[in-house]
Amino acid sequence: MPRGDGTARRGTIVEEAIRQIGRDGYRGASLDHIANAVGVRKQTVLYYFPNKDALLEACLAAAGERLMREIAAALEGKETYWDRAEAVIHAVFSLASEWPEFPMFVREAGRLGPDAFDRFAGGLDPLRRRAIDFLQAGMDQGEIRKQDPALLLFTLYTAVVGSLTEASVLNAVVGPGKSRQSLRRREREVIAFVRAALQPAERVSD
Amino acid sequence: MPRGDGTARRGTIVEEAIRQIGRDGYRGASLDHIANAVGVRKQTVLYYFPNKDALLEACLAAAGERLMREIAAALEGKETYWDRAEAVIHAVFSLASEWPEFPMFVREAGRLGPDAFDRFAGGLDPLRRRAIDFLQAGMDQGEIRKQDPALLLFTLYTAVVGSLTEASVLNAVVGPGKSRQSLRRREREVIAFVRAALQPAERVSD
DNA sequence: CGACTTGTCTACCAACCGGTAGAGAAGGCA
DNA sequence: TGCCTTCTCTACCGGTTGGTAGACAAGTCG
Repeated sequence: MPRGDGTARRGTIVEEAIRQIGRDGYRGASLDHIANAVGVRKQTVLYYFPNKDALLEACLAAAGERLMREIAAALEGKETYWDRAEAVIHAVFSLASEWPEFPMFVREAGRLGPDAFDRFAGGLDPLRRRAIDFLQAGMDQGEIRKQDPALLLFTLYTAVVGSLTEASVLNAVVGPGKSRQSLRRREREVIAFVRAALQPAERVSD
Repeated sequence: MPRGDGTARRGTIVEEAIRQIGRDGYRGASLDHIANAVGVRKQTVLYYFPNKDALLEACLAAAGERLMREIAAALEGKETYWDRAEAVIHAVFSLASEWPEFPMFVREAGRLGPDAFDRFAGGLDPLRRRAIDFLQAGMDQGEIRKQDPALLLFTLYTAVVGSLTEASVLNAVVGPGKSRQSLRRREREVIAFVRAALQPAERVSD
C-alpha cells in the first residue's frame, strides 16, 4: 500500500482497462479483474472513476489521443499522396504490434454505439477532415480514382481495422500455419490492396 | 402455454439468440432476455439447449448454413470472374438488409475465438476452397492482380463485413445525415473498391 | 500538534447471471 | 383407463457484478 502517485496510477488503470475491454469487451471486462491486474482492489479503481462508464470514457479519450499522436507523427514530412496513405497504415499496424488489444478496443468502441465511438474519435476529427480533403484533392488531380471521399475513407478504415482484429477469421481462411508471424505480410497485403483500390481507372481491357 | 411444435420453437429460439448475440455480444445476451423475447421462460430455453454454450453452437451452425445457402444460390449461373465476386457481395448485403444482426453475429463469432468461428465457418469450407481456386485461376489468366489468394480473400472478407458492422464508424466518418439509407451506396462503394483492387496492374503513370 | 486531503482498504449489498430440481399439463398409445 | 413422452412452468441456488459506506493510514500544512 505505497502512497503511489495518483495520476500515474490513474494512467495504468486506464491502460489495463483498454487491454481488458479490448480482449473481453466492455461487459466482459470486470472492475475486479482490471483492479487485480493493476495490483489493487476494485474500490481503488472506483476511487479514481466514479463508475464503470466513467472509466470507459477515460479509456476512449486516452485511446483517441494516443492514436492521434501516432498518426500525426507518422504524417510528418510525408508529402506525396501515396506516402501519406502508406504512413498512416504503417503507423496503425505499428501501434497494433506493440499493443495488440488496441485495435480490438477501437472495434469495441464502435460496437458500443455512436456516442461511445464519437467520444473516441472526437479528437481525431481534424485528422478526418484533412484526410477527406486530401482524398478529394487527389481525385481532382486525377491521382486517385473518383468516388465519394468519405465513403472511401470508411472503407479504408474497415479494411485496416478488420485485418487487425479478425484474427480468428484469418486463421480459418488462410490456415493456422500460415497465419503465424504474418502481421508484416498482412500490412503489405493491405497496403497493396489499398494502393490498387486508389489508383484511377486506366481503361483496362474489361 | 400452447403445446407448440418443438422443432419450430427451437428454430425461433435460435433466431432470436442470433439477433441478441449479434446486438449485445455473447456475454451480453442473457438467456432470460432471449426467452422473454420469444415469449417463454428461461427454463424452456434450457430444455432445448442444455446450456448457453450449446445454444451458441446451434446459432453458429444455423448461421453458417444460412450463409452457405445464400451464397450458393447467388453463385448459380454466374460464370465470369467478376459476376461471381459481385454476386457474393450482393448476396451478403442482401442478407444483411433483411437481417441486420446477422453480420454482427458473425463478427462476434470471430471475437469469441478460432474454435467458435470454425464451428460457424466449418460448413463454408467448400465455398472457401472454391473461392481460393477461383482467385488463383483468375490470377493465372491475368484477369486478377497477382497476390496471395488466401490473404486476398481475407481482406475482401474484412472489407465486406466491416462495412456492414461498423455503423457507428460510418456515422462518425461520413456524418449522421449521409449515413441514412446508405446500405445500397455502401454496397456500390464496396463493389467498386473490390473491383478496383482486383484489377491487374496496368503500368500506371506512377 | 491537529485538521485536512489523498489514497487504499474491508465489509457489505441488491441485481443479475447460468443452471438444477422437480411439479404439472397435454397428447399419443396400449 | 392408465402409462409415457413432450413440453412448459415455479422455485431456488451459488457465483459474479457494479456500486455504497465507511474505517484507516500517510503525508501536508496551519
